[in-house]
Amino acid sequence: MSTAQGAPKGIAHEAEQGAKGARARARIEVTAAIKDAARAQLAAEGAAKLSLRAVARELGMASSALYRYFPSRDDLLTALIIDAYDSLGAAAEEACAAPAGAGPARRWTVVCEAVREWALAHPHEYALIYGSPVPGYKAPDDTVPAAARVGHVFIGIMRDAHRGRGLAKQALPAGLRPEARRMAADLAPDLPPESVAALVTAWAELFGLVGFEVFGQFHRVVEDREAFFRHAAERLANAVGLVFA
Amino acid sequence: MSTAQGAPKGIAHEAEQGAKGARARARIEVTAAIKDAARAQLAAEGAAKLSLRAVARELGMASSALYRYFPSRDDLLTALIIDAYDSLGAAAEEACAAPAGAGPARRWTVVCEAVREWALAHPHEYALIYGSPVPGYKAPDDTVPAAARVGHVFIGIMRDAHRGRGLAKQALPAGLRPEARRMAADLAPDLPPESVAALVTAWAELFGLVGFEVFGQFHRVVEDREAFFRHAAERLANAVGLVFA
DNA sequence: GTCTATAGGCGGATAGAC
DNA sequence: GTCTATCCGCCTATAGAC
Repeated sequence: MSTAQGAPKGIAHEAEQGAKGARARARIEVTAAIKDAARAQLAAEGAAKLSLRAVARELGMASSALYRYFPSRDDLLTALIIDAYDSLGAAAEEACAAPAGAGPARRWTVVCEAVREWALAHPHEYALIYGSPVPGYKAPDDTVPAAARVGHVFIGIMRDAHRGRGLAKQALPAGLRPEARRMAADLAPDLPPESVAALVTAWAELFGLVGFEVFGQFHRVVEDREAFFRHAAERLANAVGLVFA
Repeated sequence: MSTAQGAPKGIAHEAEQGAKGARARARIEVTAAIKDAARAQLAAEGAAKLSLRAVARELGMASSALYRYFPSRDDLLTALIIDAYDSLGAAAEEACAAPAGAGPARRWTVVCEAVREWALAHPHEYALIYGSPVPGYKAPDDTVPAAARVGHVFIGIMRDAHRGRGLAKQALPAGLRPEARRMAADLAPDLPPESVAALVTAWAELFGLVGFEVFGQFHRVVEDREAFFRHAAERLANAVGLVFA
């Protein structure tokens, strides 16, 4: 970069472009290192105590240097949240695509198991996105698309089943019909409202099962957790109207 | 108290008893005030940042004085956790006893709704007991009996239904049968293992529904949350084999 | 972009006076 | 039981040199 400084404008420009590219690469690498260290801190201290200073310490940097990458603690937190949602979303999408010839019911349980496995492998990131809200932190709208990815996978499965006439009809009390219609209009206009209501219910229930396991509520209650979860996931598939071949 | 010090043994004993009584009362009151202030702090800052100093500040006491009531920050946290479990447990027990002539299925939904209402009324205490674990905090065994109260209410409902022959039989894959037998032996030896397995599943799912609502995951997804939850609770009742009259 | 230095806070826990 | 004083640590964020 010192070579570019004294050079004539045209050459300086080209050199700057090159330098910018290198700088951009370095920036991406440092940003990744910061996030990695932050994730380690997340595991050790929790999101509420995530501190730029501790991250800087671990990286051997001055704490003030981090402010060039993340303007505030909350921005770092937001980046971690988006990464976590994306990581889980990608895991779900991969699991959904994996069983090539499988029908919707089978795909459903495979995705459920992928969600569980991701959560068990990344408990602190799971806590970050599905655990208690971080006090004083308000998630910006940037997180919404990443957060929606898992849900879209399940909607896609339901859609496949519906198109293949493999989606059982659901009963719905009259009082819930307006709400179900509203949800369907927002989430999946091509699906029957009763199925969308059942899907949203199962979605929350799935994360109840996963959360209880990850957060330790099954301690001394459920031992063979894998078998237990598999059965629960199958029951959820039935609950949303998916039928096993 | 100084009067008791110089007095002969018999009288001293009586005076001490009286003084002890007054002191004990004062101690209970101060302890309650500390816990109240701590709960307020829980709401403002979260469990991870619960600090004896801040509590002392709010109470106008020296921070060191609190150590006479709670030997450490974690002991205060434990007291709050036990109180929260007890509060929820009591709410569930009351709800279960309330509908005098009602059958098990109706009781089930009433208790589910009581759990939801308690959680919505005490979101930070809910987060304390069913949210992300507090990093670095290990709950002592003292919390176990309080934590079990809600579950016992549901077990009681299932037992009533079973005795009244109002509990539908459950299917269970062979792979889960040993685990179901183990759970039944631990939790409710008088119930069919398949029903116990279904109950544990529904228990986790119930808290998934409640947690999603309390923690804001239903934001812009579910609007009429009361109707939505009521229907979900009824489906859970059916899922554990309870049938509406 | 990174550093040092700084401002202006916060925390848990203990010692020793009263 | 409550206080003051203290030890030693932590934090966010900014200013200004290089």
